[in-house]
Amino acid sequence: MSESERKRRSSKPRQAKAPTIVDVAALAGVSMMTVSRVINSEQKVRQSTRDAVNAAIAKLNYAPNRAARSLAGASQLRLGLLYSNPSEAFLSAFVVGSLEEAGRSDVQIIVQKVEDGEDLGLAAKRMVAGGIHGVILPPPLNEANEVLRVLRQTDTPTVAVTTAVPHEGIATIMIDDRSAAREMTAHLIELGHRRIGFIVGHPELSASGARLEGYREALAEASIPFDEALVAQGYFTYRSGLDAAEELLSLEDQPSAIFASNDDMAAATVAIAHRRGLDVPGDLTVCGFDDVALATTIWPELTTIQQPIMEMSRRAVELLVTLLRNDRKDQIGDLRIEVDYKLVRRQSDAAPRRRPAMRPPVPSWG
Amino acid sequence: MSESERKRRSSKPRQAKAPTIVDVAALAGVSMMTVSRVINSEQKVRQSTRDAVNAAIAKLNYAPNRAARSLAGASQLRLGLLYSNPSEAFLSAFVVGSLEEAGRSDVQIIVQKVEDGEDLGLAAKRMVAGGIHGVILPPPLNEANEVLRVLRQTDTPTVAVTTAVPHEGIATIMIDDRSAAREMTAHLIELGHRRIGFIVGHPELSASGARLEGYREALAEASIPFDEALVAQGYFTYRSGLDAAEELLSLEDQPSAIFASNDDMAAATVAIAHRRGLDVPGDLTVCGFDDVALATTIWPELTTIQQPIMEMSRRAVELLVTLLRNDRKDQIGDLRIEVDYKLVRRQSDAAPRRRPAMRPPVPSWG
DNA sequence: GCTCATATCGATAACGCTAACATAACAGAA
DNA sequence: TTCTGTTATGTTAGCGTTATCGATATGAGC
Repeated sequence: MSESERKRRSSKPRQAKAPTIVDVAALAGVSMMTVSRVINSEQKVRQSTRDAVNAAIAKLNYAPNRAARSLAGASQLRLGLLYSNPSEAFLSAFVVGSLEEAGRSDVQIIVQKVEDGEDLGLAAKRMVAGGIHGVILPPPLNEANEVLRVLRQTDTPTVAVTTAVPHEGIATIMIDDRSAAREMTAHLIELGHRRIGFIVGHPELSASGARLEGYREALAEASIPFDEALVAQGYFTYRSGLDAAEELLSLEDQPSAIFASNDDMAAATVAIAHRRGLDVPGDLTVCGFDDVALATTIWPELTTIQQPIMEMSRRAVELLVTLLRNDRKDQIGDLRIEVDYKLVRRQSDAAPRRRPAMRPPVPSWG
Repeated sequence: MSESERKRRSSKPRQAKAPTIVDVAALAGVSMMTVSRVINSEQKVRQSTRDAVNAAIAKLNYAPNRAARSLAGASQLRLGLLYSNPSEAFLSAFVVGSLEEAGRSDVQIIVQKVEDGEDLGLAAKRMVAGGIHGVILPPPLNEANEVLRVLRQTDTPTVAVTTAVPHEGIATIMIDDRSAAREMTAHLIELGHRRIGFIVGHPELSASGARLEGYREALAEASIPFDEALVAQGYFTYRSGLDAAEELLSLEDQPSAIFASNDDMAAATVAIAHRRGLDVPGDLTVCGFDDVALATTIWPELTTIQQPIMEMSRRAVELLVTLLRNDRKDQIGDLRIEVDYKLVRRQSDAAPRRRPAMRPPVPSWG
């Protein structure tokens, strides 16, 4: 066999060629079909094989070739990500997580915002009409009935992320909010706190209730009576945290610790404490929930419950892809995926200062 | 129930498949290769043949399949996006922008994170080894010498986004930091401020210097003498902003406004102001730079300079694609693209409170 | 007439991937 | 054991286009 001189005039002298599915297969010691299965989240692949393939993918820095894929007939999945105005810190982590997974599985994510005052149902309809195969819902839209109704009616597979109470026909990815809040509260109790303030989250979100429950449970377990006055209503916003903290710190018998239902409100609490000349954590322990970027931006950095938001949105995409590609979208309603949270201690908590026990009320100016 | 008939396996109402080059060839009575030549306006086709093919194309309403084209033709472009740990908010906007453009231009984006403590040069090498045609660099990696060195050595076309001072051989997409800072400072002056504090950013990032320059220019234009004491060093972190703000507010002759080089430090300034019992903006105007999520999370929301991040990363991809597709990658080093910033006014700025010392002479009773 | 160069055009092999079918591997049932 | 049925993996055949090179015409020059 004579081989022809293939020397083409190379304008690109030494450009390594992009790794293909074959390279990955060779490295992993499997056939390319198996690699294809792994990147498409198909089911019938043994875990060990899957791991080997993923390792090879990572090592080679492989990314599937879109053109080839769509040529070969793979339908391009399109997932919608509908959001309104949650904490932006939260949203960013959320979007990054889903985009990351989307790149891997080569699905398209249509990110769409519902403006304030816009009709939610309409927005959902518009999204569905755009030819979407599935929808991912971060809070607070994941508990907005108008949205959920439309998605159910149009039979659109949907994953809600971070709802504490699952809605019918809609998959849920969550942490155990109740037990996380209980753990944090127990931690504060163990530090020696007895008067622990609590700032509740938005009343319409199920996580708020779950976290409050956890707080109460921990108190009960430690036989500390529940004091209604120590609970202030918030709405998950920094602004609402300001008011709630003000309320709690104006109590005659001030709390020595405040546990806010999210980091934004915890940050606000720190701000109020400082404004009142209180040292955190010297005079007041403050902790939050979520562990968004804000928690480590401010000083002192917040002790908080880490909710793996990126991981959760990543899983949401993965879940939808798996179900849609394996034609099992009817099973979606039953799915509840719980991921692990973690209590991360930073600088905002400490044992209470030896309290001037039962000190008489300070003269108030109110 | 006689619906089984209805549900019969769908017969022929097959949706008409798009005509392919073969269909055109058949209709025109030529080979598909000739059709390909006509489509690509190559020269060596007889006019009569060309006409016949064009007629067939028109009759069939044929449009070439993009995926197939890029698969068969020039290898698909792959661009790397290397990031470390910037603000997540920044990153998500950045990623969304580039992915959007990537979809449009039919290129692949390989997103890779450099973990904390990981060797930067190595990470860059790994990326290049993956057969990448170009790299996009968000901050802070776009000024990391280890990364830039590797990219230059391997002759990898690179675009840095948001560097104020271009690095040699590397294209830059930026806003005019200097003029933005000047505009903000001028805005404060116009509000009536005369003593304006400035918190400088990290000394190793070029944007810091540019912003400081802009501040000085605006002062000069308004004939306000530059006072070294009003400039405090920061490092773009909240923590450093705390210290800097403390320094500025401890001056005997306090500033009536503080302009921080980014939003994190501006937020810290607000916190310090509150701690000192100063109302923002009543007693102190504070403004920032960047318009990240934090700017609208805290209260009052920050007046700041908005950088169009999505637009910038979109342009970065567009730029690389254009250069690579047209084989002009040697020109990349000279490119500087400037996009528009915007001063967004929110609630953290106001006219200075009239200070007794500065007031025009008051009628005395002595 | 013949040989060559030149224009045209066509046959075939990639390109990287997945669908569909084929086979191996490993259970459990008979 | 042998059969049967899953489950996990491999093989083959395209998807619609362009590259490459070979195959025809066409025509000039001898």
